[in-house]
Amino acid sequence: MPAKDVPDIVVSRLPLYLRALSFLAEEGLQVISSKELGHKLGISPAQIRKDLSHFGEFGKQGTGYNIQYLRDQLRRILKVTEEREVALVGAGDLGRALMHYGGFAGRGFRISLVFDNNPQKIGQKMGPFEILDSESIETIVADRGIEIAIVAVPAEAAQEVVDALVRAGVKAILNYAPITVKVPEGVHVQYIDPVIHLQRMTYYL
Amino acid sequence: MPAKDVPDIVVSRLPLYLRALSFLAEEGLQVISSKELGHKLGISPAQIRKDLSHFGEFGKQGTGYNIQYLRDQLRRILKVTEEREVALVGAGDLGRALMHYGGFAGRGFRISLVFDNNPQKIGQKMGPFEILDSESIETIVADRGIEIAIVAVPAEAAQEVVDALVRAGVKAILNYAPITVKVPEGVHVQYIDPVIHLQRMTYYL
DNA sequence: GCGCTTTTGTGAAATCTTAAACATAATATA
DNA sequence: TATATTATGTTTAAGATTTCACAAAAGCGC
Ligand SMILES: NC(=O)c1ccc[n+]([C@@H]2O[C@H](COP(=O)([O-])OP(=O)(O)OC[C@H]3O[C@@H](n4cnc5c(N)ncnc54)[C@H](O)[C@@H]3O)[C@@H](O)[C@H]2O)c1
Ligand SMILES: NC(=O)c1ccc[n+]([C@@H]2O[C@H](COP(=O)([O-])OP(=O)(O)OC[C@H]3O[C@@H](n4cnc5c(N)ncnc54)[C@H](O)[C@@H]3O)[C@@H](O)[C@H]2O)c1
Repeated sequence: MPAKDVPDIVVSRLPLYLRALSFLAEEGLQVISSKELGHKLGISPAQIRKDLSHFGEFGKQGTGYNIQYLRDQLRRILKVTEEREVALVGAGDLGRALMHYGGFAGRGFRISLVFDNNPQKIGQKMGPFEILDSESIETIVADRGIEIAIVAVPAEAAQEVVDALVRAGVKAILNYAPITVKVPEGVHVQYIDPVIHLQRMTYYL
Repeated sequence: MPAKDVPDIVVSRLPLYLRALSFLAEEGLQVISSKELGHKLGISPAQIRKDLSHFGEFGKQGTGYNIQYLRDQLRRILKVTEEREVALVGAGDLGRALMHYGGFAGRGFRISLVFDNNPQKIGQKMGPFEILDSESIETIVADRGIEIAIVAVPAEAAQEVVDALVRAGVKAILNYAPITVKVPEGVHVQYIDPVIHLQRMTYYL
């Protein structure tokens, strides 16, 4: 393991680079310069080079970066070379959209368990998933050794669900509920709230 | 209008403050200090005070901030005192979840138009919405004077949809498609891609 | 092979952001 | 009323991040 003490803001851009490179690879391109990539992403070329330099030397002077090679390196750095199992909690509208979403496969993730606490939903099939009782999060998620979860329950239930996931050993949580949750050291939480993004933009209107 | 040249990173935190204050107001609380609010959000008290100081003096020494008052001020600053109309493009799984989502009301937004390009969907009712032909984005969105849009179409279609929205006069776009789009100066774009968030966390696993 | 062009990787400089510190004011206490 | 406590708003310092600038390397044309 190289790369010690890389700023989180650098890490946060790597998935964007990876996404763009995968797209370019599918288009059949071989090579790209930091200038071109930066142009596509709205990021300065110097920033891209500096970010990558935290992890090694991946480019070739005068040419740029080999797209497939850099993509593979980023996958390795981000630890998404294999598909990781993800537990989803909340089989509502958003949960259903996430279950059907084809965009996880190939990018390192696979929803493999779905939980809800609604007795009418528990036991039902939703797509390829049987909805499990959220009471059993602690045992089942721990048994399977799952480290990643997506929370799509109402705000009121989010903290208790997160607590259960943490007890089950989950280390990374993507929370769609519009509330900040408390987790112990070492557990990572990311938030998605469309209203936050919209409000950030209305400021400028 | 006071508040000139506020850093965007400051603006990006205001919706978080607003969300927390609305939650606290609903719980019936009257007053909160920057220390308590910071604790709830995982943000330093000094940061909160500094951020707010860009826009005026909202607190009282020895006491803290009146929750309702500060919430109202933030709503004013973020320009979400009234509900703004939002156009949604893409009536797929995610689009349906967004249409049904109750979390826009009360936070400044209301989806009022839904577009798709699938002939089987156009004309159908989905909840309270009739799905409109995305060919008509330019005329209808412009006529209604809508400035905000949510894009929930496949990546391949995102740029063309965005282009149509921009021609219709839209100034703020929330893009769920996993691709960076090009927009002219003065048009704001925010992105939501759950995989980006997940990959950012797997780095630390 | 030899200039010419392109582009990387990287220190140094510039800019931006956060944190610390404190004077000031409001409140509570006695 | 005096004193202690609390918490803001702001200035100053520290820290983090981005940009700049350039030597070094690689490819290209001839
Ligand atoms: N629908 C959207 O487009 C959207 C967008 C952004 C954010 N969100 C947020 O995502 C979350 C889910 O949204 P939704 O629209 O799917 O809501 P929903 O009401 O359709 O679904 C919520 C699901 O969570 C389940 N649930 C409730 N408490 C639970 C518990 N303790 N354990 C397990 N399951 C529990 C419910 O039974 C229900 O099936 C909400 O917090 C919402 O604010 C939704
Ligand atoms: N479903 C999710 O949970 C999820 C999560 C994250 C991101 N996304 C992204 O959001 C987008 C939508 O996802 P989805 O799961 O709803 O996909 P979907 O295939 O279910 O829906 C896409 C919809 O867009 C419509 N469409 C296609 N081209 C169009 C055009 N040019 N104009 C108007 N409408 C058009 C299609 O007819 C379809 O109804 C995709 O880019 C996807 O990657 C989805």
